[in-house]
Amino acid sequence: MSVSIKDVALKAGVSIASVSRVLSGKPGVGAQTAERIKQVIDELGYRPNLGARGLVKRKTGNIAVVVPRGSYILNNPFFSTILDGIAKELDETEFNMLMSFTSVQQQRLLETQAVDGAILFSPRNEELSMDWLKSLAIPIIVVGSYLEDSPFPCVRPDDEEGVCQSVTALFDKGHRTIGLVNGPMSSMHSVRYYKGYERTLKSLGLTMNKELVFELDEFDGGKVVEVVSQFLQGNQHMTGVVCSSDFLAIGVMKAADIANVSIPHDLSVIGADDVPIASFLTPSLSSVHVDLVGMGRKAVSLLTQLVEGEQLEKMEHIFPMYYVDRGTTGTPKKK
Amino acid sequence: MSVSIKDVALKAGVSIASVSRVLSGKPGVGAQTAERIKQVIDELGYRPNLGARGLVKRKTGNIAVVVPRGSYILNNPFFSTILDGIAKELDETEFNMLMSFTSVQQQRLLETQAVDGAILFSPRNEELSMDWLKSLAIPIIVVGSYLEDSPFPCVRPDDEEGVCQSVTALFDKGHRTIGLVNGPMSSMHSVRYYKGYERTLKSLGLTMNKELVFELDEFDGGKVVEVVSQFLQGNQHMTGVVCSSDFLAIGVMKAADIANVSIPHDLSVIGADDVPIASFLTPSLSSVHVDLVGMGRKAVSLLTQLVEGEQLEKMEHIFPMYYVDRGTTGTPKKK
DNA sequence: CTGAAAGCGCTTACAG
DNA sequence: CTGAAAGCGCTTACAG
Repeated sequence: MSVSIKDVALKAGVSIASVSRVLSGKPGVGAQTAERIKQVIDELGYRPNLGARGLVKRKTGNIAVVVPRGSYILNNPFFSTILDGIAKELDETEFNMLMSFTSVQQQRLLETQAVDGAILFSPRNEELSMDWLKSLAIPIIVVGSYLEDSPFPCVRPDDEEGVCQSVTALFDKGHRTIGLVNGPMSSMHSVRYYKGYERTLKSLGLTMNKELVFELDEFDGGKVVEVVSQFLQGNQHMTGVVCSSDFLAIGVMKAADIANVSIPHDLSVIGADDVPIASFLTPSLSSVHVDLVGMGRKAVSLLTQLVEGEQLEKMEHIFPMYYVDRGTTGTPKKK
Repeated sequence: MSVSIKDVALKAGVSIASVSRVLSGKPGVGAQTAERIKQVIDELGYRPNLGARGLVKRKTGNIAVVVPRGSYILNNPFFSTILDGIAKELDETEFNMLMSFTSVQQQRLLETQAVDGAILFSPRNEELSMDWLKSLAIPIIVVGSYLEDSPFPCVRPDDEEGVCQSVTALFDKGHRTIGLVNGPMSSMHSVRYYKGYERTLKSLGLTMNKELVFELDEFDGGKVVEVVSQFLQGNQHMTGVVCSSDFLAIGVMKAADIANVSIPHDLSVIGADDVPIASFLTPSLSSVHVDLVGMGRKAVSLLTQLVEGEQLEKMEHIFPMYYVDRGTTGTPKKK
């Protein structure tokens, strides 16, 4: 029973065309009539029905943020911080945001012409069918990671530089036996982290020991605690470890506690992405910082450009990372 | 350029009415025709335009999840865990979900007939105008907290019972000087926590000391570290503290570290809501558990009932809380 | 069982 | 400057 454009036209004694014109600020309405119409709009508290408008303009005014593996990702601050940026930037636009956290929702959302464009959050290779995505025929931006061989622009951290700085920071403190706690190789983020780790070790003249590389299924989760604590109980030589997410680093801290290994005295730990909670922990977590909020903002602004038919100059928008020294890193204990 | 119902009708040699009927599973179409239509739908990969359907059915098929103070709340696991439940339950429905994290988005979302109903996430009193909410004329469910004097059903934890269990747990371990780190009184959650704290102390024969009650602006944030660490540096008698969120408890852990107060040796700490990260911390955080995922699910199922015109039997859906003993609580040190 | 028609709330050429 | 009309993609009485 909400008031429609007809009600406004009736009360103002004009046609709905004129009402529509003042609504969209189009010319072709006399100053006085426009004034009267505006008044009636206020009086009646009229609000345009976006669905109806969308139908004729063939634009919904909505964008989608799709998060595959929602239940894994939701509790990861890497996600919520980027989402914070997305939300902030959204205020600068006219778009509403639809979100999906499961494949069921994803499909419903993307296949029903409910959105003008989509932001894919850290998708993994082969998780989403490239053909399906292309068949959607809407602009798509990937944020937080990128998809192999994909035609979609992405916004992501400079992972390789990040891990390079982590490893180097440990090296500079005197560490020579440095491990890597990584996510799954289906994520390009992990792939890059691995590559960067390998490359940096080599360039520092250290040899890589596969035994010190841990590959977990997820960037969060409790599995890391089990795996790493078990390892630490039998190991005496690894003095530092770099992780491909802060969440994994928190797991390593827990693992160290269980294995009775003290941080940073016996083991130095560095996370990645520097989520807000990192500096809040005890001890506070050393990490490689990246502007996650800025990444979220960037993703939205790129997507709106695309939706408005503009061309993008760059396909990759890479955000710099820099090491932040906090409480979980120190000089290795002499043995 | 996507395929419409017309294209299907044309290719199948029937009217759009028949196509529409098979689409919605309505009777009145011959078995053979229906079969043919279904085939064409598949061939063409036709998907109904939800916006158009919504226009005539006067139902959008969307619900809103509105999160005031988004940037504060986004990084709070209390939120993301409930959202996880919301997302899970959404799979059982036909609804898409729109989210808003700022007042700008909120207004745009709720005033433009874009949704059939809304879930308000932990709103504070006077943050949202009750008149405005009522004028929206859509079903509304409040989750995570509740609004004073509001006509909206709510889904929330049994806060008073939670804090009662926290205080009692400390008491049973021998603590007699127990503080409270609380959120702002504009949140009913804090109000209830305060009340429950006061009541429990009294019933245990302890006297309340206002000096030990800390009221913060937010349930997360770094302010708590500053305030509590300062206090701890001058205080020698408080041996335990209950917090109205796990996030605040993490802040207290940090504060204790700064003040050189050891947990749980010198100070026992209990959080609230038992978010996933609680058990993951070092030491793991004692808390009062509540089924946050279940709360999210419940909110969705109640909202869909309302949207479908059903009546709700209860206005308050209160989830039980129970104490979980972990690493941050112990016997007070003798002095 | 089947289709022509009206209508949901808008926008936008097209006339005047 | 202004309005009547067509149309966006659907659903649903209403006839037949």
